Amino acid sequence: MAEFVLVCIAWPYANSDIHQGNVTGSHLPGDIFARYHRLRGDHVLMVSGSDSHGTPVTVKAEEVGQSNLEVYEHYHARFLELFRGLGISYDLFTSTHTENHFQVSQDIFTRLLENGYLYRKVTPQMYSPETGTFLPDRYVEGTCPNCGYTGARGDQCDNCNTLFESAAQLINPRSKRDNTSLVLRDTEHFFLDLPAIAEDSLSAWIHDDKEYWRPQVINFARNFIDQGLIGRAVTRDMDWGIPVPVEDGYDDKVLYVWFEAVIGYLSATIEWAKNSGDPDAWREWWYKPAARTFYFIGKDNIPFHTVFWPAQLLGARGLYSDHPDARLNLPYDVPANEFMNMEGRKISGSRHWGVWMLEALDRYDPDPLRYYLTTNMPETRDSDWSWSGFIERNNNELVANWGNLVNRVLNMTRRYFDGVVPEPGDLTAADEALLTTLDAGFATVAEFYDGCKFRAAVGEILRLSTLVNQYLEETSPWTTIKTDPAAAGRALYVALQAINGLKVLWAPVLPFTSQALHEMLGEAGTLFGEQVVRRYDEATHSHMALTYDAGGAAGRWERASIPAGRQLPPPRTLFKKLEPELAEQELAALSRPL
RNA sequence: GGUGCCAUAGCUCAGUGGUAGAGCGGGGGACUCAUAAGCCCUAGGUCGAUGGUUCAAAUCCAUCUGGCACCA
Repeated sequence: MAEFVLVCIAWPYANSDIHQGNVTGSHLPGDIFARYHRLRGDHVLMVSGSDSHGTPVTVKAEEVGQSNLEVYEHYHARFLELFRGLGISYDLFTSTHTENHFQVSQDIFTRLLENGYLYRKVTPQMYSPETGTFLPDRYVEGTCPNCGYTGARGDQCDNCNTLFESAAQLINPRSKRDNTSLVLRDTEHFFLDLPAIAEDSLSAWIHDDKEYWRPQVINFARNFIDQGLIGRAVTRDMDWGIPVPVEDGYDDKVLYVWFEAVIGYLSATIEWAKNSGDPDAWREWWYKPAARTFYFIGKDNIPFHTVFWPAQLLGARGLYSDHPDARLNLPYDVPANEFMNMEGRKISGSRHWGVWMLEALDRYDPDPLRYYLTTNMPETRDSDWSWSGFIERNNNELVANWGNLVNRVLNMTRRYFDGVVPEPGDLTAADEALLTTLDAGFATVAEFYDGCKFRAAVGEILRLSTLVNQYLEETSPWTTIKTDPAAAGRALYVALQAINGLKVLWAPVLPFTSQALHEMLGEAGTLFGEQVVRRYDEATHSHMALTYDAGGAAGRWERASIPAGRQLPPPRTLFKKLEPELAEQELAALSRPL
């Protein structure tokens, strides 16, 4: 029975390029999960987009002397290019800078207001009399009250590492922009009444059965909520962002980014439905209780996806519905990943310490990158990327075990049988046993994929691949071809069936080479659909988005039979061995100052 | 300061009460279809430290050390 699966992936800030930590943390696990469910025939929707309104975007814009819009469009375009190159198969990768997202965000705001979960409150904020604007804390500089350092930032002193609750704690605060001095001034904002939502529904939900959640995630969320929540501002003084949909006095304010960015999961689904020609289709994922929604994020995002976003969804009950109490689906699971380091050090954009994936695609094929990032995924604890590790795993596992298996089977078929799938005759018990084991592997591997245990899935597939290598040693077609050609043909026939099954098991992790093998085995159609960049024009906005055209997808979560007598096309190798020296070259390039 | 997660073979990790595991790397062997890959055999660990519960602890509890994160 096909189920509805919504794959939500953290929205990257459109202010810098994406590195391997972002990919292994959220985009890649989400993609593997989505591809697996597509092969199962489930109704998968995988969405994300560029977060265009964050302070990081405005900071970057000032840094490079461009408009916020230009910065967002620059990085957004590069995201689309990366995801297509790496095969991150979004049904829709859009942006928060769309009319649709503005509307949905404002509607959620309004619904929360109607349901009584928003209240107004006046608080003092840093204000520049010079420019007549309020400043976010990270634009504030001043003297540290703790150590006297004069260059302390609004959120933290870089000299003594003291963290500030508010930039108001700084002595002689001034603007980082123009160095003018700042004063505190009262400003009114809307606050989300988290204590009320917790009492009404959130608290009960987080204590529901969640034993399948990763322990660090559920423990964190329960602890966070049980500790007692406080109201949180959902608007702020800024001009770059989504207008606040009220009549009075909010012209210079916008919705806070933390509040609107997560709404993207819903708005992107709605946008996808509109684009697909069935504007109500999004309801299948958001209002049918049987639908499951998954959120692939990094651990820094856990509170937003296990506490605040569920609170928004609970608080906005009745949204776009005839029933005022209709409840939007809450996260079924939030399989948050820990962090990936590189060569033992924290990945850092400002220090150029990381692998920028778009550049990496110039030098390496996508599947080996995906393979290493999957086997090293920080599922339970921080993991480490090392260039030597990348090369070793590529050469010793991907090439040696799987790539070589494919190569030797196809090569023998070509050499001994002119590339025609041999007639098997009657299969032996050993033949049947191998294929039975492989078929059973579909259930085992499915359990790992479905449970977001992607490293375990890879381990199991490699083990099955090894079984086929062992089978070849036992049957030794290179020997029997001289003494018992029928036996050699039978062994190759079985091995061909086996790699055709393994191809499907690998496909979520290695979509490009699985597709290549699909073709080398003479199979028709493509395993997956096609990734297409499209332009969407709204009345006041237009944006580029990455989409997924599932039309031609023929992949099935099963081992199809390759018929005897089929002429196979000439084989090619799936993977290249990498020279160990590459690791030193990559490291040298890293340490070179930019 | 508080809370949580983590610490197991050279490396990456699995293992939540019943005789310490896998892959890679290391050593040896037979083979040769294959990207000098694959296959077989093998060495290697007082399971971070200390104490406790138990007939029995990598596993449960306490304390400590180190790493990461969040909160304050």
